[in-house]
Amino acid sequence: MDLIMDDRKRDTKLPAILRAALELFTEKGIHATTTKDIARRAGVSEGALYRHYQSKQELAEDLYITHLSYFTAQLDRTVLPHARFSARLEALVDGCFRFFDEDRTLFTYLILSEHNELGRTSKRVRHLRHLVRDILTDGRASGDVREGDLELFGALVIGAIIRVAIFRIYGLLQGDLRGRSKDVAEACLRAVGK
Amino acid sequence: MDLIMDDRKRDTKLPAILRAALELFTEKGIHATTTKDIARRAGVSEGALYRHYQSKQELAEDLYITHLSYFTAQLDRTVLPHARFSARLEALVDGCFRFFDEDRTLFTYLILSEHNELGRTSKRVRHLRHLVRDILTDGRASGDVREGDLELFGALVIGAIIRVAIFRIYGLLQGDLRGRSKDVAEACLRAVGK
Amino acid sequence: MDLIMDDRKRDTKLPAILRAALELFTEKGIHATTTKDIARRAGVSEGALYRHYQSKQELAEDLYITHLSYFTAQLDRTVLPHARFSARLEALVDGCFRFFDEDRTLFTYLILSEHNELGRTSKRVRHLRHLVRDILTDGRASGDVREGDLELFGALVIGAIIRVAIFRIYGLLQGDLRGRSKDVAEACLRAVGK
Amino acid sequence: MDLIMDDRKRDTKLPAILRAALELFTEKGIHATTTKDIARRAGVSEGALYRHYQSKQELAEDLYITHLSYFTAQLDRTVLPHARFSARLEALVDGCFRFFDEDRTLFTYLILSEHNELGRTSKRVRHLRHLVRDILTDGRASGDVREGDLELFGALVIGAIIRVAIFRIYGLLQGDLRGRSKDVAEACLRAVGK
DNA sequence: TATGAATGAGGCTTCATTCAT
DNA sequence: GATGAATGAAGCCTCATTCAT
Repeated sequence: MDLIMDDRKRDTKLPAILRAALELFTEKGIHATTTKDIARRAGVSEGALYRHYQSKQELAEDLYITHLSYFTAQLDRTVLPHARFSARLEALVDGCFRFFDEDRTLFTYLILSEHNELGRTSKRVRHLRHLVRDILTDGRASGDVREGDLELFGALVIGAIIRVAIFRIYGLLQGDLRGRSKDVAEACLRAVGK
Repeated sequence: MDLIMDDRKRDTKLPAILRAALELFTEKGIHATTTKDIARRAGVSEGALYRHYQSKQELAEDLYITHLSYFTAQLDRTVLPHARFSARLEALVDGCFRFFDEDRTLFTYLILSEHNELGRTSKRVRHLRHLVRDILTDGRASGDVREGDLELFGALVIGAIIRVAIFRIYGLLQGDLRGRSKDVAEACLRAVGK
Repeated sequence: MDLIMDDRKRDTKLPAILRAALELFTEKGIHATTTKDIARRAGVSEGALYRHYQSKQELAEDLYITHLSYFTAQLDRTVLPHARFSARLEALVDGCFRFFDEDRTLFTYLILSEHNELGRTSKRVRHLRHLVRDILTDGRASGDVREGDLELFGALVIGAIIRVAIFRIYGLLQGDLRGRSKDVAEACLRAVGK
Repeated sequence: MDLIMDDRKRDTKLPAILRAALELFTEKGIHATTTKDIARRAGVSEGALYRHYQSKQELAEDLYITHLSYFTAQLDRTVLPHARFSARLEALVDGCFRFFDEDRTLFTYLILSEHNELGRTSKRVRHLRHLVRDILTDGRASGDVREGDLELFGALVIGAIIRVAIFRIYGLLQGDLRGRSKDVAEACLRAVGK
């Protein structure tokens, strides 16, 4: 997947910088990634980073906020049109897994990393978690979700998605994740559905 | 929970160092924690760290390996004596949640942190994941686990445990986790059981 | 003498760093010289050293290898064209003493310091010792060197040159050394010649 | 050769400390040798060093002054009784070389190291150089030394002795040096004698 | 005497950031 | 926009020395 870049993309080395930064932040964490690392991988001078961002931190946060917003918006559009709870659940899992298959690095940065390293700002973006909560709330209203703490159910669903992705990264699972969407969605349905 | 210390603990500032390091590594990550941070919180000089460990990295790895080994051994002893699959599942979840309630920081360091920052060595320790795999394998043999990829089921179970703990840390869930052991274990049973 | 610098010298603080390092290494030894010492004398920040060299050790080795190579090459060109043994001996001594008079610090670093502190690499450079051996071997062939162990004779010749320079540094001898070239060369000739 | 220790030697670990320190100072230089190095090689705790010396520096200086005094006194007693210049020269060279053969490490520490690292105090001890000067002055008086700067001649003689020893250490010469005393003394005689 | 944990200063090196070109 | 040398702060680690035992 191409990283988002509004229109200032032209001529610039920004794309290379963004991709390099994303990869490194994902591989080693933000703190452990140096500006020199980024510059080298992007094939740019160190100074060049500061043409686009005021600091490494800003780069990391912008990368997070911009793409997470984009991803969740897209996921909302994919999932919410479905009427039935089970269909939504499957669309959710499938949306995540397809994204993972397409750009594992970006998915890891946005969803798998816990990001204690990112500032407060980054916590104000709509997250996977919010969509799941919406789905479950609707599901409860429609009688598709069994009795029990909805927040806990949310943890189970998100835990399933995330841990499956992590297992894929560790090589404990193989192949594209999208092939597993149905299985995972079904397991979630068993866990929280009536 | 007291951090483990063989017998060399006497009169030494090692316990203070270990606890300070654990807290900081958990709060900010290994890389973002400075030796000065550790020293200050432990109330010792920076040099004191190096009487006990050769490097910050070694301290982090030793902390991980020693305590994870201890935890998994204890968990094995708690879980495996149970004969039935469902009982094992509940003992597993309960063991994790009790540990979380008792020493959230240590649980976070050992289980919740993904630890890309730890060296290869640290990957050779028996982990939660291995116990879960054993339980599922036995459960399949005894006919208690339904058809489907066992590794995937493992991801679901571990995902549930871990994500519930993370939700607790984020404040999305409240109170002691041990009160939720039954619910979580039941959800897992629904997801993977017959 | 200007320290050698290929062409990257421009606008850089490298020359100042090299001269400061050379002086300090010579005065106090490599180990006893701190990077802060070098930076202060060169009028730069400590970090600046690391733009040009990866470590203090590398700086010391590069300084040694580059300039020793240059000096011995020059000495070869000065000495070897002479046909007669006695003329070569005098050219050798004179070449060394002129170098000493011109840049005592550099001569001291290259020739007088024993440099247990330099790594193996630095031992692979052609040294004064090799030129002396060549001169003596030719002298033996031409019948100008008397019977006796050539290697031992080499030690005598080099010992004379080096110890005279050291006496000059200690103030036991005064004035330019070049005025003593003839006397020293003659003494060497008496010692090893027929 | 046993290191000197007055009478406080008894029971103590001082001998081990002195030998370890001497070896290390000679191998790596005083500055590069750490108190931990010394303690480890001596098989002693670090604190133990301070039972005998107030500082590392004092240990290094004491080692130097005590043994150099002892050595030069002994050399005086060996050399000066000889009446003739040539005999004195040979006794000098032979005394040095025998010492070298017996305890190369100590000889290196006392005579071969330039010791920029030792304080002023250490420069007040009678040194090889002074004995050589005495021999040459007498030789001039007795008409055995030819015309020329006596200090320069001193440099040549000392240069010969020292450089031969250094060549032996570097492996450029082999075997015991005492077998070379006559050759070296003769070369010196040729260089400075009538 | 001896031990070895602890200290405080300082050493080498790295880093995010700036700035002259 | 881009470069890369330079900076100042900080990071990790080592060292000589002290001190309680």
